[in-house]
Amino acid sequence: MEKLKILIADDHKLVREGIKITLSQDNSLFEIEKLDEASNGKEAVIKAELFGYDIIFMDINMPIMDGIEATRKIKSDKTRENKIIALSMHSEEFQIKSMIKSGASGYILKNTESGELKRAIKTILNGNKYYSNEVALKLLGDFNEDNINPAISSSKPMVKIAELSNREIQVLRLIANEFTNVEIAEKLKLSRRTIDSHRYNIVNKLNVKNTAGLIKFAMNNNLI
Amino acid sequence: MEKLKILIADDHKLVREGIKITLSQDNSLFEIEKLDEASNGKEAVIKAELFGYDIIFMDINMPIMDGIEATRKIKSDKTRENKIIALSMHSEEFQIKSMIKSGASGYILKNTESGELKRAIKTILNGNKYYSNEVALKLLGDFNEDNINPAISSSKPMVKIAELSNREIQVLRLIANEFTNVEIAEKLKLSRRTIDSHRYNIVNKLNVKNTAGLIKFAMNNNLI
DNA sequence: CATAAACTAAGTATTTATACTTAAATATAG
DNA sequence: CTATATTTAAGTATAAATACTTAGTTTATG
Repeated sequence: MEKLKILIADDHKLVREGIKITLSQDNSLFEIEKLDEASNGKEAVIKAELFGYDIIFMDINMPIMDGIEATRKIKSDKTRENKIIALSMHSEEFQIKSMIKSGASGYILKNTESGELKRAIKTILNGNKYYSNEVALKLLGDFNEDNINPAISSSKPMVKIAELSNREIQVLRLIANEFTNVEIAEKLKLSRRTIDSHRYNIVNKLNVKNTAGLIKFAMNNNLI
Repeated sequence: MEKLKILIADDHKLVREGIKITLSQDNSLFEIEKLDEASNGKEAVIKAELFGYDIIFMDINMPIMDGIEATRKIKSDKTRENKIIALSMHSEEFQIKSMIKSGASGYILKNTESGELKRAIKTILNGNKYYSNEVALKLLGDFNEDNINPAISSSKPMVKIAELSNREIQVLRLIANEFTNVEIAEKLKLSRRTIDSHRYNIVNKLNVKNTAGLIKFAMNNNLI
């Protein structure tokens, strides 16, 4: 029987408690040697560096340092295993993608069945990836209205995940902070026209109509 | 020793588990006779009608029926006690206000200490209201930069909770749906200038700078 | 039924965003 | 080292939002 060291990183105590009770409910699949907690990304990074874990449950939205950055930091330490399972309330494409890019081995939703947590752990310890059903569906691409014609849609890539460049994300963040293009230009020491262009490109890439759509995307994908 | 019937309404199983374990950890303050769960507002309403509870923990953001509506429905049944404690991730003025208006006896945040859950129950069973610290601060009004001069600020009301009229909320929702003022005017069969006015008033009431701020408010307060 | 609050809408001016193109300078990856 | 993507930025127009005021009309509420 494997003995696991597990870290739960989530800023909500109730969620941590929920995971703890769920994990300890039956120990037929594995035994828990150590069960630590962190209430933000930074704490998780420090504990992972200090102790190392077999599995880290990582919430995405956390204060001080979010789960994406924390995951990147933890995975950059190649001397340790530290398998990371992302935990999220929602199944937003952008977040899923960011977490996987950062090195997460799994992505499960918080409304998961208790059995799923353990199945995820097992799967990942065996070197595989684990995604909640809904998450997997998102990864496989949405079949939306535009994809009715199979002749056309089949030639296009199925995965339609918004790809914003770093600069674009930076600009979007500033837009979400209620700055005008002029103000953003000043902040970044760029021409206002450059910000105009970025903004135009972002609107197109995200396929939204205006600022409202921009902010909704930013919030849904935790850019704010 | 009191024997309590408790209902936990939250769409996230892990949160429900967290509350359950927290409540059952020590039973020096009260005993739990019955502990039910609901995964959305509608389920909570039905169970409350059928069984009646001493305390209902009510999440605000839930599918099918949100916590605000569920609270209103449950409280409209005067034949039962059904004390409701709102549970929320965030301390947004608008949500707090809505829940209190709907009849909630308390409002606690999900990152609460385990002891707080029980203190809240005790306080409420004694006929009082219970608010998490952060929530209470919001209710007392923010002391922001504008309130530095006490001579001026003391003459103003302390409670600065955003008050939007029904029409304003309707317009805000349409703005959040990426409609322009012209389109909103058409939809509501009003003059574009009227929507201009509403929009201007909303921006002022919410004390935001522009559309970005509008959308952030709308999302934070679950208007979308 | 009076009074406040909400809703309506226009005036007037300015700023900001959107629409789309073109294109040069950098940077990145195979 | 070269093809590709990113970043920068301008031209040219138009549409939309913001800033504030004033004011008539409904609608609630005591």
